[in-house]
Amino acid sequence: METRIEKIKQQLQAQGYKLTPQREATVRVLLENEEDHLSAEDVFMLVKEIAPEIGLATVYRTLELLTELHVVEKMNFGDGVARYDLRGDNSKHHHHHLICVQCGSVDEIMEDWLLPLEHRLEQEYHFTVLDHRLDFQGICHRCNEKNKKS
Amino acid sequence: METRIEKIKQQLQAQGYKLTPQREATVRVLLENEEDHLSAEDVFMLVKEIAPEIGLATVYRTLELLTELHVVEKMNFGDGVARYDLRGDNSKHHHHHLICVQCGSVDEIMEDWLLPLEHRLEQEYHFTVLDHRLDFQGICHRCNEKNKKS
DNA sequence: GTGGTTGCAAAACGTTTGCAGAATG
DNA sequence: CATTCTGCAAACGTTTTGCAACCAC
Repeated sequence: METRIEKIKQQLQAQGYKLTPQREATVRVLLENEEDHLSAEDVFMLVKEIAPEIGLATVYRTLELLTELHVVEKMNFGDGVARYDLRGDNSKHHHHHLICVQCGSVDEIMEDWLLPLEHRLEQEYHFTVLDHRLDFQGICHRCNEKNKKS
Repeated sequence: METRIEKIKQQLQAQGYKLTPQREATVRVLLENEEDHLSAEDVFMLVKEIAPEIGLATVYRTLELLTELHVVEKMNFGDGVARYDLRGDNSKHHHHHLICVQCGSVDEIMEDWLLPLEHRLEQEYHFTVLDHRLDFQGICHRCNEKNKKS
């Protein structure tokens, strides 16, 4: 945990940026909620518990900065808010989401199932794949269970 | 073309809605630009050429209505605007996009490559798939060609 | 002291809504 | 004639920006 913050600090400094207390607090919130997909407002409210004087604009600016550095990933599930996720250590982050249309939960699958498809894209469509994104909408296992009972 | 409008008219009327001139103009714009992924503002500007007195709110309301009827599909590429696509006649529309990070173009692949994956999801994760979405970010064949020359 | 950084407030953005009037069947 | 539908303007929620003050090296 501390080592990950240290690493992010180095990434910032390598580009001439500083790890200010506000930025550190923001990163800590992201680390502590790595499983979730927090909106900027979510992050803001959580950061406020650590650093009550922080402004919403700073959170936005920090999240934007971290996105540029590929420390977090900005994503969009179609409700009007951007959501932010800490990226793993592997340079390429594969984000496969299971979005439940019943309870709204978003689970992640970590496997990468798309490599053979990316090969076909390169060969048949001459498209150079840099990243991808795969979302499934449906009913999650929890709701499936719940529905069975009723 | 006319038959597709006729069909949409029937779908509207089946739910008690009317195909007003404004709605028809909006549908025509979508039909004429079936290849593109137009934003509401794009549609608005194009509709204005046919029906100059139309208001932006009407375009939004029409697009929302058509989305409810599954005549168009609303989607989101992460820039802050919703984009709208006419749906094909097949009930399930599979939207695989090749998004070029260099020129911003969005191409579509029509094939459905994900059926085996959906099977695994059902069996290993007990997730019932209703729909999915697959986007690739990368360099399109046109830009690849262009880059080769320079 | 120079340059990045902050909080605040105001502005901008895409989108939605309230309303009175017009059009439709 | 009841209902749906429209255009306009205002409101909305999220995000961005301008700015003066602030802090770190």
